[in-house]
Amino acid sequence: MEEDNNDSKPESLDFIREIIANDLSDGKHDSPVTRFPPEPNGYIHIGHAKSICLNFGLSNENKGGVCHLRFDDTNPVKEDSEYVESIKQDVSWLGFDWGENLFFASDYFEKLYELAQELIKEGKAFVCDLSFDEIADHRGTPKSPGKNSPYRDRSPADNIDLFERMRNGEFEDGSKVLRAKIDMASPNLHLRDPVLYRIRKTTHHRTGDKWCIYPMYDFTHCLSDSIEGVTHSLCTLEFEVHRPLYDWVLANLSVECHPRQIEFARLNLTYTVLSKRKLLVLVQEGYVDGWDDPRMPTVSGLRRRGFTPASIRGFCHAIGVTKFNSLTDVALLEHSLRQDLNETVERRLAVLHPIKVVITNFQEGQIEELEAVNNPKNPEAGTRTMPFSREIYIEKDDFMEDPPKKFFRLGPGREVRLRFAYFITCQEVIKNNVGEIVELHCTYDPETRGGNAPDGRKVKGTIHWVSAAKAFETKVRLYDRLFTTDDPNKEDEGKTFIDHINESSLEVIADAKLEPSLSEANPGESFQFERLGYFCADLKDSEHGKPVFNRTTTLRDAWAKKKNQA
RNA sequence: UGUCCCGUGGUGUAGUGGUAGCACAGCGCUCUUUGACAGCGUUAGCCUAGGUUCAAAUCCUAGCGGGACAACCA
Repeated sequence: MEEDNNDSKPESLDFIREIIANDLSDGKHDSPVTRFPPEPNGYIHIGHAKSICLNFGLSNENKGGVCHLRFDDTNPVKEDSEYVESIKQDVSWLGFDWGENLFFASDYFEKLYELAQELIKEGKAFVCDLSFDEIADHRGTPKSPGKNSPYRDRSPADNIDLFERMRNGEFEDGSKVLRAKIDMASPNLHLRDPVLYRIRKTTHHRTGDKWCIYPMYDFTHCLSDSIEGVTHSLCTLEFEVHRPLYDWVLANLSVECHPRQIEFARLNLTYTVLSKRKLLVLVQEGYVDGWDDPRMPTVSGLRRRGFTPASIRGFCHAIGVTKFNSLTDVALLEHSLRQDLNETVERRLAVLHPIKVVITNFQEGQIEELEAVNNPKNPEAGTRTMPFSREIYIEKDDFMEDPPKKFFRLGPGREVRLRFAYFITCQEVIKNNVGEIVELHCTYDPETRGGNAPDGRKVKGTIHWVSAAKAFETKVRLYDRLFTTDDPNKEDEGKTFIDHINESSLEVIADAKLEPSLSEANPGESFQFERLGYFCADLKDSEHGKPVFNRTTTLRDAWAKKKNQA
């Protein structure tokens, strides 16, 4: 009988962790070496975060494990060091540390060149003069075999010479490539004499003009993994068909380390797109204000929106790792966010859509300081004071002239509690000459200071408020999902993702009324505006003493649901 | 008319021949100085058909469905 019977059962491992655990217990490896291998050609997004959490998570949770950050920078026409900096920032913001293990595939170019020569000498690679179109033509189709290149049988000596002259810049872009000699009849297209090197007379962001030939992904990636001693090379499902080539390259070269490639499903999220191409369209065509627009699923966008690293890590843990295509409900991400913010963030009061309330029996010009709790989840967060005055703002939605029975807020003759303040009763509704409500006249009960009635009477509703005299006015942006459909990638009836863009994904409130302490918020600082949602002082547009707030997400709202049901 | 991968509640997942579990979402209730949080309850699932077995989500076969693959991209 085990004595640990009150232990909760061990958390089950996903299939990748299971493979690694087995490799460790079998003694195949002492500790795992993984890598996150972005191409520096764009900003990383929540889908990359899944991969980052997997790869770095694996190194963190195994003794002696390491995870490399390696840039797959083999295509100079698309890449830029601007992207390497942003990716480094994002990975470390997410909470991961690559230590000394920062690498670039471009650092291996010389070694890769030597290995290519080795392949040529073995008669396993050749220089091909076919044009781009001819190569495509010779490749065949998934259902029919390809044809051999007429240059396939060049001698190793000729190939060595030609390859060197390619390197020396003697040939024009596109005039020659180096190809592996495998099998033009293979059912796997990637094995039909794949291109290994192409000529690109383009300046590389790191190697400058030193090279004019650049290795392809399939040649570079496996060898970079091997050079770095990676044990498990984790990638997304679309690379599954590349695995035979990954293994072929390593098996046909004199390298001692042969990592195991394992594929998992990439993340898909409802109400957004996660392809670099589509994200780029959103940015370039001005649908958003840049890669870090708070509506973007990029790590920089999420950061500006107010997501926390912990919430993203928690989400990545919750979704798991599998091999089947899925579409994860963004509600899961939001849940992870609220869970984190609810525990950690201080509360404040803010009125977004104000209506003025005059407390007729409160002395004119008087300001009273009331104490408010900063975080009911965390007593150590302490309290603050809020100024209370004769004129205050409350939320438009918190008043109804003709309220239904289930409406707990303010209405003519009704009494509610002002959060941390007093009970007030609505005595009079003031309208302008077109019949719009402009002001409410209420009376307060001085006995209820702090929010409790000595006579024990209860009120059903508590609403938030801000002193009109002392309000801090600033810009608040309310963000909503970027697309109106849960799967904007689905191209039904000739529609593209652009046709599903949510026209009202951004509402700007120019002068919201916030409690005064909020004027001191630091950029990046998050708060819960009670009863409204979580808000974050914008990293870019905030000025000292005048932060601009972004709504990160709303609170769950049972009343809104009830209202919609009716 | 190819090859490969994959099918568990609405969604994301667990299960490794022996009671289908968790989370999110939904619904209902309780609590509440946030209609939040929290707590409780509840709806709902093994793609189909055969086979092996005392016993199948799990093993086998076939079908059906989804996905990937024909950049000198990664």
